[in-house]
Amino acid sequence: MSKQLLPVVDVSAVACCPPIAVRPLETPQAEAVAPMFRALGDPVRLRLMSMIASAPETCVCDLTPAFDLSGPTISHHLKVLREAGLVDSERRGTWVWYRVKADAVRRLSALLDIPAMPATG
Amino acid sequence: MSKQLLPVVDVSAVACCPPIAVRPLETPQAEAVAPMFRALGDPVRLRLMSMIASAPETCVCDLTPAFDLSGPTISHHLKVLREAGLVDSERRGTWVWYRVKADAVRRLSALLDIPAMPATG
DNA sequence: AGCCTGATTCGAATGTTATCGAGACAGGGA
DNA sequence: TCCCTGTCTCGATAACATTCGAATCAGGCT
Repeated sequence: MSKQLLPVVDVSAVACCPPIAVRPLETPQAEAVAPMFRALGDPVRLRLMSMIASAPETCVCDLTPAFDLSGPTISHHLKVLREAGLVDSERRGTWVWYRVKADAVRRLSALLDIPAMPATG
Repeated sequence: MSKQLLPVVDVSAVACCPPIAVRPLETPQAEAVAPMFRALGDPVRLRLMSMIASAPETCVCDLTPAFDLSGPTISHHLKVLREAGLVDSERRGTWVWYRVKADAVRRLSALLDIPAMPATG
């Protein structure tokens, strides 16, 4: 619960490009980043993402029953998150475990940074 | 170019809910937020958003020629951003001006905050 | 009024996404 | 080995998105 004063913005988080409010995103960067936002742009995936990010690791077997959807559908959404580079998966024995790729998420967060005061005050 | 040390996370930015990594997002919140991410999930809209956010105000007449797309198509994408609550528009005389809704964008950024150290260190 | 330019809405064509059931694959245990 | 459970892939379908040209609306000028 203690406040973290340390690295509020870490360097790797902005490796891609400055926040969108700093200067217009170039087309190639926009094309690289958009799939990540698109992946988060579905309520089911956003909840999956949040469940995965809220724990060090999450088993698919814990994700699926949280939704009123078929197994294949959850699997599909997880694949979209994986292909967007937002999560990693690893099979260990019977179960498959998902982990959030924190750096990728931080990069998105940094991209949305907006200065408290707009340019002209 | 000077570093901003001031309000890194402001309260209103998390009015909706804690960051997705803190605890699993509930369905209603996920459904409220997902359309915003979806709106950002297209390269054209991401660039539009970035152009709008990079200046206090931007005229549609400056946005359209930056793309290899028809006027109606740009207009459609702007509508998606508007309906997602990410930008505001105002007609002043002949032209229509777009402004970013900074609070909404900050809320998204805050939602993606991930602690530097995962729970278990 | 009549016209011109800028922006949006409308309708249609094409492409992409969400979802499912059926089937395949992986690993553990009888 | 055979089966059982968990997860993923495949193929189909229905819903939604992107894009355009044509038409419409809003304001300024002549």
